[in-house]
Amino acid sequence: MTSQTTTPTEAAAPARRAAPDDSQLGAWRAFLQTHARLLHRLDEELQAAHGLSLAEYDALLQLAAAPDRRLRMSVLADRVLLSRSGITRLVDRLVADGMVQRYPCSSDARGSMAVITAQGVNRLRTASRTHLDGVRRFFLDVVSADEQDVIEQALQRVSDGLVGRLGEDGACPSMADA
Amino acid sequence: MTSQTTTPTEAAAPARRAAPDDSQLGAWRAFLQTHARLLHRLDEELQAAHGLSLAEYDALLQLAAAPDRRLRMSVLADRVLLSRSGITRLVDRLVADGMVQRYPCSSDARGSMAVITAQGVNRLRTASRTHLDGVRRFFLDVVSADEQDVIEQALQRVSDGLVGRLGEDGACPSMADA
DNA sequence: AGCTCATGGTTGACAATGCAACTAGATGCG
DNA sequence: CGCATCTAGTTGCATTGTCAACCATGAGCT
Repeated sequence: MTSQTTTPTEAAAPARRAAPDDSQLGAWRAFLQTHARLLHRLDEELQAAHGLSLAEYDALLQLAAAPDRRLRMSVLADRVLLSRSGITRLVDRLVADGMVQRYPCSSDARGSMAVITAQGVNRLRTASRTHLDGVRRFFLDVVSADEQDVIEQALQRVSDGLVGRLGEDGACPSMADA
Repeated sequence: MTSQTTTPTEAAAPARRAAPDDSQLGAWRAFLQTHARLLHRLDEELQAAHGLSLAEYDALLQLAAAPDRRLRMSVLADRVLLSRSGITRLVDRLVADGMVQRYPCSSDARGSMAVITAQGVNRLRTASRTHLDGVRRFFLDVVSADEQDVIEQALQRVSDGLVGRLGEDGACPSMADA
């Protein structure tokens, strides 16, 4: 198990070291499986209780947390990890449900701002009880504070490593934020 | 470490304790974000290099690992965390690509067995180099062995907690495995 | 100004997936 | 045996998301 801290020899060359052994994939498997199951469950609960998908919830959350309760479409897309077209459609749905309004952007006539409505805020608040309760029950209550620290650190490192290496894809423009 | 195996007080009543504070969600956020980014990346690489989605890869893997290199559709669905219709379609694609064959099940005329072909095994083997390499580079190399241990334990506990509580949903039948 | 090119957002075509309805075979009961 | 019911798998339809093509607008250059 603890053996590969070595990481020797090949820095740049993708000269494959031995493929990870089955026994080394425990954490990886747990990661995948847990995510799938947990997200499925949370989505289900949220959907059942409030007719909101996790993506929609997340979008509302981002908007509510943003200064002025509004965000540029592209920034929102960025935050909820959705493509531009994806966010267009998601916002379409939210608008149709009266939870968001779309404004032309004053400073850049190409852009749109998505603004969460009062109704959207309410809906979000109610939904958040369900959602956060789920997160607590299934995740926070089950993972000790120490474990959470480790998880946060380690996974954050993984995540950072990914955005750093934006090279061959360009799919995740992390550009402007304000 | 695990202080809260208790799960006390509210058996039925969702008597919410305080909603998790923003600062308590660090690990949770990292978990979500990292999963999204990493899976996106791995899928992308696998797709680019071998024209396989992660779901397809996973299915091939499950089949290859199964006794006789074959599985009942429903069992396969279970393992790759897909619905029955989802697995039907995924197998359809694999069959169309010659990586899997479908047989009627001898013991139960209703059933089908999905069997991975030699070609499928080859494809899987090649793809696995790319995939495992990605897992190694982005995850295993970045997360220390100790961290991996913690992650595996903690997340596995979360996952177990979920399947245990199959109550109100029934969406994740964890039934037969062998 | 006028051109060219990059950028923000939307739209069309399409892929993947789930749910519900359906079909065919199993299972249990009278 | 014959019927009711359950189960395995597939199919129709709706949903959600992507990519690529497409405006419209901003930005830089001449």
